[in-house]
Amino acid sequence: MTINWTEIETKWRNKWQENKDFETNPNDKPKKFITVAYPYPNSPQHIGHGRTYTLADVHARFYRMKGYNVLFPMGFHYTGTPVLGMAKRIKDEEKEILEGLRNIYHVPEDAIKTFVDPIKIADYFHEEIKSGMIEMGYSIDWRREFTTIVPGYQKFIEWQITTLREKGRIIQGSHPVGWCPECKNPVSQHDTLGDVEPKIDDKNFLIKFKLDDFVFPITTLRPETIFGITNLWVNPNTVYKKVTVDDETWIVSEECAKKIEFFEKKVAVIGEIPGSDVIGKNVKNHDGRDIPILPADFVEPGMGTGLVMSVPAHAPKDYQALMDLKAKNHELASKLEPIPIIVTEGYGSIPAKDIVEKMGISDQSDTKLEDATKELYLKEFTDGKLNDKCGQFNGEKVQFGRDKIRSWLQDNSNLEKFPVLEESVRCRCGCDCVVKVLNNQWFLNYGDEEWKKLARQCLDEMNILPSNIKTEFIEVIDWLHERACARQQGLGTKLPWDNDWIVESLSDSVIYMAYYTISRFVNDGTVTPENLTKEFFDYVLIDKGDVTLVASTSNLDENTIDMIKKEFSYFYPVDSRHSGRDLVQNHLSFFVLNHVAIFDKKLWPQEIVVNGSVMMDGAKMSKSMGNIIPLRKAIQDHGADPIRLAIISSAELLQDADFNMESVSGIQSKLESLLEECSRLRNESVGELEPEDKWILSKTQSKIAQITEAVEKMRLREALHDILFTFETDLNWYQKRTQAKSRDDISGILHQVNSTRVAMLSPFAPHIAEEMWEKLENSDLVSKTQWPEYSKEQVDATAIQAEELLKSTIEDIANILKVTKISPQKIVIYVNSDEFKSKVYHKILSIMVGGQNNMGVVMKELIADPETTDAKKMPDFVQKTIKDLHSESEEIKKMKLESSGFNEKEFLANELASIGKKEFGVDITVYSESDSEIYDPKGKARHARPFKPAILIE
RNA sequence: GCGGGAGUCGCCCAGCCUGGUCAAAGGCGUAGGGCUUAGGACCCUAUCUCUUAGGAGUUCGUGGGUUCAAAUCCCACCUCCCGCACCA
Repeated sequence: MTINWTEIETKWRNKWQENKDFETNPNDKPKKFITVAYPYPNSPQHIGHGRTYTLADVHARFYRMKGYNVLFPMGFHYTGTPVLGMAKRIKDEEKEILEGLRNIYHVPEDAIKTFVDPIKIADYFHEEIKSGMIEMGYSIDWRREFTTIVPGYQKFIEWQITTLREKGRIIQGSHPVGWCPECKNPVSQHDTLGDVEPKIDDKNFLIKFKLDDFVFPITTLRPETIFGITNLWVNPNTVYKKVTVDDETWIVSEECAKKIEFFEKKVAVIGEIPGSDVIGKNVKNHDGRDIPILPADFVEPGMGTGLVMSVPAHAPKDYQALMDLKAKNHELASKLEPIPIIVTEGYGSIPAKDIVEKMGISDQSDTKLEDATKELYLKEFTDGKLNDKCGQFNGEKVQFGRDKIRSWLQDNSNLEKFPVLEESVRCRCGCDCVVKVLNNQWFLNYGDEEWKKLARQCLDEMNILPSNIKTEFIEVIDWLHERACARQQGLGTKLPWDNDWIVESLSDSVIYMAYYTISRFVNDGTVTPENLTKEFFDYVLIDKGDVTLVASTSNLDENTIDMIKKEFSYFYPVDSRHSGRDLVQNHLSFFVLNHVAIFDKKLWPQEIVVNGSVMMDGAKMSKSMGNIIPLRKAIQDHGADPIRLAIISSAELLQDADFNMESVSGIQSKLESLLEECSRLRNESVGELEPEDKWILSKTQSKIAQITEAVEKMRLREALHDILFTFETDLNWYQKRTQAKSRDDISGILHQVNSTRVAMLSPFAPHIAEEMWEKLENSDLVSKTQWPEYSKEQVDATAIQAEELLKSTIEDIANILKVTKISPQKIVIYVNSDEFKSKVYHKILSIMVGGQNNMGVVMKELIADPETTDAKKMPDFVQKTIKDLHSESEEIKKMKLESSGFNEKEFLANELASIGKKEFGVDITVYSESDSEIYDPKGKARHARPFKPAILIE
């Protein structure tokens, strides 16, 4: 049967929509509030995006069937900068992006024309993504939809950020960013030529030396070397600038003067001074020592401040420059000697000298100096120790002492940050980027210990799936520090108290789930954005103030306000938050932090579910690889349900899923044959149950238990696998058994089993499950039936172990045939009938179910019991029995223990003949070991053990 | 550097949390058979080594340890992947 997926899926989607099945209002039932990170609409969604939503939808559908009132809403995150960049590039008619839109995303030309407006881009992909979600059958309550730039949402964000500020969670400070001096804007990866990320080295510092009223600042990565400084180097051929910086006057190169303009300082160039003019003068060190200024050609004005400090004992370049001057009998230089401050194994007292001599360097123009510098720096960093010249830092390892010296200098205001770009970056406009220090930046103070403590407490009490990612969350919380929560461009909400700033896009998406309980009323006109005052949110969300006051400030009547408050209280807290693994470090952690900052403990989130990403045929999906499959295209080609199942079955939760089309077609044919089977089965009445009937019904029960547990823990791959395939294994055996007995009365049983199966399939493949349900002639919709409930009463322990005995006996026969390669004429089975053996067997069983497996201990316990004390005469039997039982599951062992009255001979005599004839083509005779008319020419019968009959094949 | 994760029988990949059900699921590949005019698709069987009685041996990155028992727990090592922020 070939399925027309589109037809079937449309049919059922329409039905759900007509019934308003997924529109959720508060009622008497227990609720589940399940949310997923809303999408950023700057491209259509592909299969990878589909994963998180699909998993969450299965979760939602499952709980709905379990009897919960499930709220599963969706919004769209317009906030941020990427669409801005896109719009600009489209305006500039950049070929690459236009071709991408046309050829990969198939956006119509009419739409592309409007894309010079960033909001039009978001609107277009918003609709595109939403259509895809509907086509995937996601059970979303669309009445609550919003985008993050609608007035109501902005009111909510204003309240959120104000509340955080009131609670002291927001602080102000400065922060370096990559900056384009031409566009006067921060640059992110999207804004640079070649999409390089502007990386800022924030560990670069500047040390100040003083000469009268002038400051000679010098940048260095090795602040510890100030203890070994002998002189400064200045390029005699460079003209330096005199620059006022706040209340100091600095001498720096012209290039440096330009850089510091972008720092958070008042900067003005007030004059210049040739390098040659300062040579020979002395500057003051941090400890007041005189440091002479000497000339050096290697000093590059573009590097740092254009001034260099000289540490000849540890810097090969400095050493060589000093030697060169000494060779020319430079007067000042001749008085200077290197000051060693670091002791490193393998080097003498002046390491720079050693390495210069070792490498055969002759003067400062030698290119080998670069290598010498690198080698020595690394060696001293990893192995070096500071010596007694370093005062209080004597004996410290360089790698630890450096940070201490840095903060010591900073405390004494001899040190300032001098952030630089790690690699030079160019803006899309072609201009070279610089580092700009943004002053008065607003930060969320995630570094605060008190706050972290609350977050840890929340994590601790939360259910995190899969549980092993919890450690990662804890690490992230430990590591987080202040994070900028505002930026100067992009779509979003303005900071209420500082309109120059827009709330940054990760910070306006942390507690918005609360807004889903309000957006419904905004969307249907019950309230307007103007009604959403601070007092309103205070009262509804954090139970602050009273309704009369709120009514007066918000212009709403008290009933409406309390209705909304009730709705919020009913649905909050969030019961499950689904998201991709890439959001653990930011969104999900912020989600936790912001909730604990704003809400009472009883409203803290209950669960986080994290899933891995999706690979395409083993490779990462990317536009440049051209292996992106838009979700809607995939639905068109293969049907939504097969895509859903392929996504789920390709990997367990946290693993990266490898998606491929073969698995989709495999699933398609599986579903096709299941549908076909469902069309055939009739709900006929079931007569007297045969052993195999009891068995398959019992097995169905244990499947229910297994699958339910797996879904609850979001091990959906496992659950789906059980529903689709493991069930099949059991059904195959059942089929074999009933065929061997030529039965034609099994349709009712199969109908029962497959109805259970289809019900459990329904959250995974909702459309086709409805179709199957209909074909099975069951009433109502499968999505509205109860999830199958495990019932212990319906498990027949005897039936299960009987069937296991049958299987293992057949397996044994097959095994013997395989090894001996004989073609059987006659098969004889001898069943144990020795009561003492049975007694010992059960005793051993009970000992082993108690957890004991040791032969010695088992034997001791047997002997201790007067009933079984003779077991010591047959250690061989005991040992073999233990071994038999070892290879049985705990479940089976328990069942065997429960049903001790099972008659092996009777069962095998009745059941083995038919299936045995079918399998081996010969008649099988069953004897009891003690039968008087036994046929036992080879004396096999005495080898029979309980559940392990002896076998004779001729 | 800091942090997270992975290494399984030709390949992909499950099992590890909760030790015994593990020579280890499933898929691919390979071999044989069925079906077919043939091929494809599909179905069945086999697929670590040895074995003419249901058995034995050696395997889960490497080396140790704990235990009656280790793919699974602990320690060390080797190799590989990923994230490190103002960006959604």
